[in-house]
Amino acid sequence: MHDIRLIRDNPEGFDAALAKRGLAPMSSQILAIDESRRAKITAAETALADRNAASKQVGAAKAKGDEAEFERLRALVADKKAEIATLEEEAKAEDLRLQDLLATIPNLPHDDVPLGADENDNVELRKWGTPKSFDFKPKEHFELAAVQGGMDFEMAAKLSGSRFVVMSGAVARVHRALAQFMIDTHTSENGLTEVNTPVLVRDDAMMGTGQLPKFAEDSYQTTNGWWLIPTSEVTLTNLAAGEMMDEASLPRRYTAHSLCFRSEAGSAGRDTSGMLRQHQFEKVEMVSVTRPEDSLSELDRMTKCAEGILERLELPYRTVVLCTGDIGFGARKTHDIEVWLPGQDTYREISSCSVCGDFQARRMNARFKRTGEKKPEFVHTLNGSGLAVGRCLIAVLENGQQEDGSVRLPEALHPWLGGKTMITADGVMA
RNA sequence: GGAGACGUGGCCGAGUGGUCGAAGGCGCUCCCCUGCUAAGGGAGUAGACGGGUUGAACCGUCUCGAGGGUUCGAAUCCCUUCGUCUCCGCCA
Repeated sequence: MHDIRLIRDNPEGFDAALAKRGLAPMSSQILAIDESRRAKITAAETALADRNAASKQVGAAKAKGDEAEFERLRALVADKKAEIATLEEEAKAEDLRLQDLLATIPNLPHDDVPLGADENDNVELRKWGTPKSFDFKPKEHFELAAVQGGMDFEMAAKLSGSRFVVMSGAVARVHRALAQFMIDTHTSENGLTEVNTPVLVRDDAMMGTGQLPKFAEDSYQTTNGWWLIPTSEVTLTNLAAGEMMDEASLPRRYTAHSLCFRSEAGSAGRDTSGMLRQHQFEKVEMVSVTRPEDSLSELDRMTKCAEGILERLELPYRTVVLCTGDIGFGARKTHDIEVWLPGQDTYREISSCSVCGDFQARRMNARFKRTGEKKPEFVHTLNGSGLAVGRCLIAVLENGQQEDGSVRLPEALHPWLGGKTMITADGVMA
């Protein structure tokens, strides 16, 4: 949600920022509505002020026993009333028009975000690790001997359809260990607070983080109106909704391991093999709530937290800044972390960390007061994956694969595997 | 699913037709006093929107969950709705 006053103050800047995202200018349309809205408000308020003044005199006239004056004022008030009703209605309608329009406009990119049209214009920030060279042609995760029994897509199709998986045995165990490892690392080393939230939420929550009203088709909804969260960014960020926070309580840093649900509308035919893109998956999410001046440095901190997980798992990755044409609806700046997948011979997204500025905070009315100050200000919010568990499993399997089809598991993970170090070609933990 | 209660400012909590944007307390800010195992005294302290200045003052409007109604006038009465809690039922 945008601050209408900023648009009023600098419509050219607003349009220029939209243009960076490849969008047509909107300020003149917005300001036209805003102007008519304000005119209606002023008219309605003037009428109200008149009525209030007359209304006050009514009491006085009555007290004085001046019946004629009493009746005159009464009629006047009744008159005003009708006038007010229409004016207020018009004002409200204009306001609603404005809100509805603003709610569909994406956030403006931060100044240092590289210009670009699509993902091809993203800029690499850094690379970590060297993709291992194999003496054989590395396989994709679902082709590995070690995985054959433990990742059953046909069984899942029987239960649920495509884009689901049934994991069992060693694969399920490693998947679970990864999630535990991530959460434990974030809480004990990165200073994040573990939270466990609902996965079913109301409209308001989805509106607050920006999934609604524009992207309803990307998520699932229950028959009684709840939404299945596409990410726990929704619940973690909305913890701040409607809150008035003390400056001293910022930054707030949360992490959660949750199920996520996405309809994957529009991605038909993409990544249909394996468990890279599922309707239901697990993710460890990070969310920060900060003062405005701290949010950009917090993005770097958050990105490092995610990268740290990959480094400890010895998985090569690269970090890119998304260009203006590729950043998401609510983001001002986004770092994507892409992990090396030898089976695909490429880097694939495993984390996305974004700073949203006050965009979400404004939508959900999340504010704080500076110590000694009276004016509330909107907080800034950030979210990032730390990491997508299923994709991380894929990366661990593909990067650790041996020629015989077994998989060596990263040392950092061993404590979460009861000391086991590999999955044999027979699919057994050893 | 059935029955009932409740929804007030950063928080707690009074307030049942006008003098209420709202007592009191907590918290916070500033000032004073006093000093020793920290306390006492005083003052201030809601938000949004519009106008106006243009990072002010000031003026107006609205807001006591939300929306509507009654009334000259509503936090206070009525209706609708959302939410929370309690008890019962059902289930993990």
